[in-house]
Amino acid sequence: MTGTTRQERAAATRQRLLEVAVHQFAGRSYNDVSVSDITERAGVAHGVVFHHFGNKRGVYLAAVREISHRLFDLHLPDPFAPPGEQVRDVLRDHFSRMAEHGDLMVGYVAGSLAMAGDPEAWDALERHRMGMVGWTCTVVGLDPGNDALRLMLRSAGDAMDQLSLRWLQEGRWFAVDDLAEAMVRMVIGALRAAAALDPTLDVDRAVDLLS
Amino acid sequence: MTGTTRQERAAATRQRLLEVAVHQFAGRSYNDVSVSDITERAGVAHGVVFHHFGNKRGVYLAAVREISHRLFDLHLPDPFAPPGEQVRDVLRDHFSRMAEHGDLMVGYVAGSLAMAGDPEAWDALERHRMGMVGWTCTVVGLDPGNDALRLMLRSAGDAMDQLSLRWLQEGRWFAVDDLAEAMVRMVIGALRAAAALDPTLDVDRAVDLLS
Amino acid sequence: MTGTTRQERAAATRQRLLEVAVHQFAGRSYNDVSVSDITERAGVAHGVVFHHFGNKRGVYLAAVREISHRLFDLHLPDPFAPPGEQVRDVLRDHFSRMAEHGDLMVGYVAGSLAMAGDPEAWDALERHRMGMVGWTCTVVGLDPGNDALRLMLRSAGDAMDQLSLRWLQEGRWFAVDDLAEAMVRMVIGALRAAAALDPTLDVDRAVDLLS
Amino acid sequence: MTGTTRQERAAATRQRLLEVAVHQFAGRSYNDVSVSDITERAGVAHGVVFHHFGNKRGVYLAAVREISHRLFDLHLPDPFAPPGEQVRDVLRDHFSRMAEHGDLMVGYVAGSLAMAGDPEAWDALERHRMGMVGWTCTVVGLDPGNDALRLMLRSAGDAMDQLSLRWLQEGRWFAVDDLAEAMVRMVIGALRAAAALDPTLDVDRAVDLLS
DNA sequence: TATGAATGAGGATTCATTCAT
DNA sequence: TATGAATGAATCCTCATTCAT
Repeated sequence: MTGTTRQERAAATRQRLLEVAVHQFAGRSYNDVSVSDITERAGVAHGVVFHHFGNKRGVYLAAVREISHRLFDLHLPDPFAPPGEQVRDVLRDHFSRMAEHGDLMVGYVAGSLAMAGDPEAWDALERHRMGMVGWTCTVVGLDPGNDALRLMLRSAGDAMDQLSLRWLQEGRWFAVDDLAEAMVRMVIGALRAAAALDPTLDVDRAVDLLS
Repeated sequence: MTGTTRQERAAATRQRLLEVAVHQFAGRSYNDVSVSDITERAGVAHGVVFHHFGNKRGVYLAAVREISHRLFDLHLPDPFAPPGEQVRDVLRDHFSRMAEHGDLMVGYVAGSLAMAGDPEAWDALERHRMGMVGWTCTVVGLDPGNDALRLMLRSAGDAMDQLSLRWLQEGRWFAVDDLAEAMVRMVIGALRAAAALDPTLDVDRAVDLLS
Repeated sequence: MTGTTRQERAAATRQRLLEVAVHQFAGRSYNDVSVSDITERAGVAHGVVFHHFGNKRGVYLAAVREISHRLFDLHLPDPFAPPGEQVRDVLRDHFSRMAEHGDLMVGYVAGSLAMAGDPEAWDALERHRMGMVGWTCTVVGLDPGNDALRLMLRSAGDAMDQLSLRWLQEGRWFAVDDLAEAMVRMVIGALRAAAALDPTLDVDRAVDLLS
Repeated sequence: MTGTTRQERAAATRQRLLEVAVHQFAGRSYNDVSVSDITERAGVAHGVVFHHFGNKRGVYLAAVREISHRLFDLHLPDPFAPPGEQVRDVLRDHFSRMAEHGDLMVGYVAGSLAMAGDPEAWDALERHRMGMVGWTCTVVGLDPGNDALRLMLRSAGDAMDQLSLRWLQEGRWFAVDDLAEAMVRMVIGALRAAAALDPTLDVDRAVDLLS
């Protein structure tokens, strides 16, 4: 009983620390967040971070993974819907999630989340984004291994992230559906761009599916 | 003569510091670069930075302005050329400059250049990017004051920046001309996206000018 | 028990720092005492000061308050004794305390204790002195709100402080009782002086009480 | 001609520095005044101080001597006037001078002028004050070598200095003549106090001369 | 598990002083 | 004489990390 209780309490402490860390690291860069910032806000002793996460980098990585999870975990749409609808569904989900977790987006777009020069942090973030690129290729019937395609779609992803942030910061003037539709146009632009880079690439059918 | 020599040497020292600072701040964020990093690499005493720039923020701002200058000073193309050609000219110039100053791009894209929470630093960088947005609108005959248009073109600019960085990091597989052509497609995508956001916006003629 | 021990040791460390700080700041001005001066003499790490007092000003204020406490906490004499005896009692107590804590007097008289331009430090010191002025007025039946009276008695207090210091520095040639008696004469001089400044003031009865 | 001109210009520079130094050191302690504070206000190059005064301590000492001179140079009254009148004359002169050079008094009373731990600075100030003590003894027919007398009169001098400062800071409510008269009462108190310390001392005649 | 006292390296900044011109 | 660039020691402060309790 008491053993279970102790474990539960420990887990709760860890969770509380993680929650605070997520919001701290989302707003400021690695060096600008101190261990004390986290422990004080979590209402625990300074040393607890080192118990649960080993060192500062430990909380940081856990926080980045959590942020990545909350922001970018791929929403899988109905696989039997038409491709254009699936893409729109994913994009709508993205902007909806931004509206919910906008504060977490700041650090990601500002680049400060991967600022510790930390490959693991970068991985945690980038993996999700490249996953979306690959999924998009697949759903519109293009080769996810094509370099030009990946390059341009990834850049379109960056554009979407920055767009999300500006949208949030400037008062969400536009509706989520309209933003998703706008992003479809950007994706089409990216496909055409990829075709400009790689003459062997035929994107006409994919564009048709999205239009 | 002698007086000139002294001033010249002082200016040279300042320039050496600035050059080091430019490369330091381009690669790591404000807090990750120490004053000693700069002075040691420049081979001068610790205090010189404060003599020439007042404080760390001083060198930082000078470095950011210099980086902004080298990366983004708007290349003004032949105003009598057709709009599509002018845009392509500007884009080619951009990628050429990236090839030359790619190392400086890292910090900008990573967001670390404006990471001091410094409005002045942000201004130095953002002013140039928004300038390019406005110029693009004008050259294709659209209203630079339209919100949807500015939002999407600015996002396309972000896409280009990230694209530039990935292009450099992954070995410059593509030719500058092709990248410029690809970006034209992205810009077209951005125009169509803006039209999706704002139904009052007619971008058909602008798209024709770019195609 | 164990918890108590830890707290006790921490308190002991803090006390050791404070004790060193008291003697450092009593002898030299704020800027002339470095944090290292204190920590080295206390045999602790540099950071401990900041742990216990926040910053240098923190130790400084704590030290000034402690000095003020040791030097000037008003000794309250028997309120049923005759006024002249009460005053003499307080004065004797003052000189006795000087004999005990003379080293702390140096900084106070030299003015260096309130030299940080710190209103709080000044308050900690001045409050006690003005308290003694008010008490004196009351005990001899004069209005503690009279400006001329306060001005001259406060000046007499300054004279006493400087007198204390010179007495200590020149070898304590005189007995505490005699010094107290001498100061009574100075106080009488101050009362007469106040009457010279303010013709509405009648100090004859007060002088009688002190003679 | 040019030689003379150069010397004159040098002297003028030195004088300008001294003037600035006087006001800087009068208001803040040694360590709080930087060489740059002085040179910038004087509108000369940083190095000039070291030309004219050798080092910072040099300007400081020159400034203290100048301040001492302006504040305390003994005003010699009519030696044939009655003693009481001579003393009043000197006291009036003191308060008049305070009204004129009050800003210089701040540092002296605060003790910051002698704060460099500098015996020479202390001497420059103390010599004048003790001179006044000796003169007072002489003019009222007492032995300037008597320890108790010197001690108490010197303390009365301190009282006067603090009184001067408070008078200036609180708006000069009282007339110079009244202050002088008040100080005469304090001096009488000091004489009586000295007699309390030293039973061999007879101050009755001196008190009569002052009353 | 949790606490928080203690450590000490590292960083920005100030400033007296030197010296070549 | 005068300049001001350059030096580097000294200072305050922050903070990740350790560890005894």
